[in-house]
Amino acid sequence: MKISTKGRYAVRLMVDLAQNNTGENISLKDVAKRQNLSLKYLEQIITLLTKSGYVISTRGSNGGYRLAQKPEDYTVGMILRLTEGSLAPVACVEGDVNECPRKDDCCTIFVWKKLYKAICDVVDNITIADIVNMGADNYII
Amino acid sequence: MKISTKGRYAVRLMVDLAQNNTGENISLKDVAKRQNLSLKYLEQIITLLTKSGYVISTRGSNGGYRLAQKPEDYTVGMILRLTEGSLAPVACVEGDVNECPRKDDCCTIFVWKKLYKAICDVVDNITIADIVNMGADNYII
DNA sequence: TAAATTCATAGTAAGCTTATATGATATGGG
DNA sequence: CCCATATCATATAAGCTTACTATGAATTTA
Repeated sequence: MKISTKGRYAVRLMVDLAQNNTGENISLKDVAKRQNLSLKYLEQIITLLTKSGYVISTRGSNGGYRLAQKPEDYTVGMILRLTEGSLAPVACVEGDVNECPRKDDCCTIFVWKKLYKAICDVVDNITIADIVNMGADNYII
Repeated sequence: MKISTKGRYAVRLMVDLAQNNTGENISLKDVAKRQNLSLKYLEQIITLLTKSGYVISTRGSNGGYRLAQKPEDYTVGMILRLTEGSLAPVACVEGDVNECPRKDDCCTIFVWKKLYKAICDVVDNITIADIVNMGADNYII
């Protein structure tokens, strides 16, 4: 039940792009420096974000990345699903794709469905803008 | 963000012991047959449950297992924590053990804390008794 | 003593995680 | 045209986790 570094770094990456947006391209090198993360690893992660259109890339000198839309248009859930895959805690509750043959007499499936819903309720209701606007010290859980 | 088979099987195991309780020992062989799971794998899993006192074991012929307490005394959370380890989605939110040096200027930590709380709210409020009482077909999410 | 059971430990194939390494490709500025 | 600076594309790899299987010892009842 862990979120991998890939998913966490992807969120930090998006937040960094939002925080440092000046309208110009932001180089991944700068992001890596600010976030203290491996550039090469971030390159792999941002590939996912660009290919799905969340981030716009510009090659060459003075190239870099920018968010395609506003920070409030991206939820944490969108980013995690892209990098982590499905957020379903067990395969048998993610739609009809991985239906379990025991589904009809499985009495535990409702537990996993409830858990899945709780997870989605959190990650689908926090946006990158929410994270940016959240001061470092003044949040209350 | 997946719950492993170990955790899921442990829950099914506990539910099976609750459902088939007659006051006598229940052999793991029977559980494995009913649940269609590997006996040897279940042996490893139930070791965790016996060592922490959730299940009482009796060796020898006519030996087997019984729940130490009533089904309503065991939450899904208790069982999952035992088998899966911490349910924290990231290490830095599980108490003070794995504190992150970036903690004070990390703006994403509140996301993981909120997620952690949502997960706990679900698993700590469903007991084995709830699962047993939940008919196979008549639950509503 | 034999059968049935739990208990203990070791092994293992496959896949995932978390990167690092190498180099190709594209762009702007001098 | 050349060079520095970027992104883009693959390959590699150590270490860990998952999901078991295997072997056999210890215990208890009939």
